[in-house]
Amino acid sequence: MNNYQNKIRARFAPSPTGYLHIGGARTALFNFLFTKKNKGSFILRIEDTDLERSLEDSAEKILEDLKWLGINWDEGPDIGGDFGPYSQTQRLPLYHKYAEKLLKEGKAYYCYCAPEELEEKRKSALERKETPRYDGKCKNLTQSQREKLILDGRKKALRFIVPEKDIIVEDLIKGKVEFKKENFSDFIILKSNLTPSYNFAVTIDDLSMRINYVIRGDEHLINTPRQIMLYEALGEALPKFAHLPMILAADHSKLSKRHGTTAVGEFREEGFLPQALINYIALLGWSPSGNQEFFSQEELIQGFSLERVAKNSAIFDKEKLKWMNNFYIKKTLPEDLVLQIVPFLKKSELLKDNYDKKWLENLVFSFQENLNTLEEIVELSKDFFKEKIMLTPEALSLLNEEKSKNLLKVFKSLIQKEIEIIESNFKIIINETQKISALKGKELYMPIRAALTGNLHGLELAKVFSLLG
RNA sequence: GGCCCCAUCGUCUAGCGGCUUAGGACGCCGCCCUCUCACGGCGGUAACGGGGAUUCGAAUUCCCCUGGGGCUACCA
Repeated sequence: MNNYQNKIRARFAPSPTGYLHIGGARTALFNFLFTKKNKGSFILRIEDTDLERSLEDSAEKILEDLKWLGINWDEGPDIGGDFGPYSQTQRLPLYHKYAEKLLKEGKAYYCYCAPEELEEKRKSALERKETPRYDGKCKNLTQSQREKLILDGRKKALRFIVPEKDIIVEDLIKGKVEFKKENFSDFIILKSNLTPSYNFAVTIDDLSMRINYVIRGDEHLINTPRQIMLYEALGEALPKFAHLPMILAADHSKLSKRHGTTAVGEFREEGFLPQALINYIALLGWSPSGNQEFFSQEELIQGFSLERVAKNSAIFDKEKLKWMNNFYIKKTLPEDLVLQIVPFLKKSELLKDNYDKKWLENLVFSFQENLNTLEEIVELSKDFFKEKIMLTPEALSLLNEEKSKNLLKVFKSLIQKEIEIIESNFKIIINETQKISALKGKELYMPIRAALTGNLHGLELAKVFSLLG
């Protein structure tokens, strides 16, 4: 086995209840960057204990999205590792082993309370404006009481006995966070269906996988004291904790489906490049020491540190993402870009299977700097796929002017002579047209543009010319 | 309700007691380039939530208020 003791080990542990969203991706990224920066191991673990909520192919999709983003792991469910298995449903015996240990040492007890009964108590506590706490009803049951409950058909769950002391979380990002003992009551570690509760499973997994840095979302800070209690009860050393600020929607609420695109897969479908997405989310909560905006993965790894992670939550701004995406699209080699764009054009049914490769390259190249997303090629270029053009009212009125008609006559006669319709020849023709018609600037170009595209706006005319062929 | 976290331009953020007339980026606006739209270049707009305290000096430290967020399960 490796010398894991002195190596940093951090993990990303998504639950397969949906697709990878932007917040999860950022958590994964920071774990990844942190481990790579420190020559440690990045571990991927699937938290699928809640069978009811786990979705069939969700875990696979998450893995796929992470790979697409270029976030690779050293150990995980698909590639294995020294501390497997890497999904919780396969680790059940392990949880039972530790649960038994706690039970034997008198640090846990069976609880026979019915869920409805507990729910009732919680409600009434809330009504009395008190913090709901388990009352310890089953803590000191006698043997005969226990037997009776079992005979009644009551199911049992295992509760952990919370120690009577305050817990201080030393968070690498938030600093010292103190929790008073009054806030805790004996909590379930093994559910009546014999699966572990979240806090228990996480703790057992993290300690058995020798995770020494737990970097996760802010929403877990509140869980941390319970996990610390478990570590201590089991006599295990604590990992370091770092809680990342959350990513919120523009209305300051938790990012969710109703806020539009939030899943990594959706961004991919809209034509965002993984480099852009990575670069953008890296800057959500983390900031470099200088003014640099664009980072390669290697630069992110080199520059990353938890000290430079912000405490406050960030709001997701798609406009800035688009700007960044545009930058990466412009940086992409044209021939590579064509490959990436073909699926978008095919999906929109503009592009048939037997397309002219040269022409398509020309098209993509012409629009490259205009694209914020790959998908935008569809809207921008659709007219070039059509036989007929639609005239906008402005274009129509311009074409009806006497000047325009004369100009176009000249232009038309010239292009009929010209053999090759390529960009460089456009200049020759336009110069010639200019000489004959004695028009220049707007008066020269606009009527031609209107006649060629039916619109007064668009691509550089020389490019339009070559694309129309 | 209780507990916890957070607070600099609309947004992402720099700032870790004097270097700050608060810096950069997106957005927005203007100018230049230009046949138009973009791209690009240049410039502009815009912020330390409020109140105390500490200090010679506070965006930076402390307290209170306010605001936002999270958690409050036999969900993860």
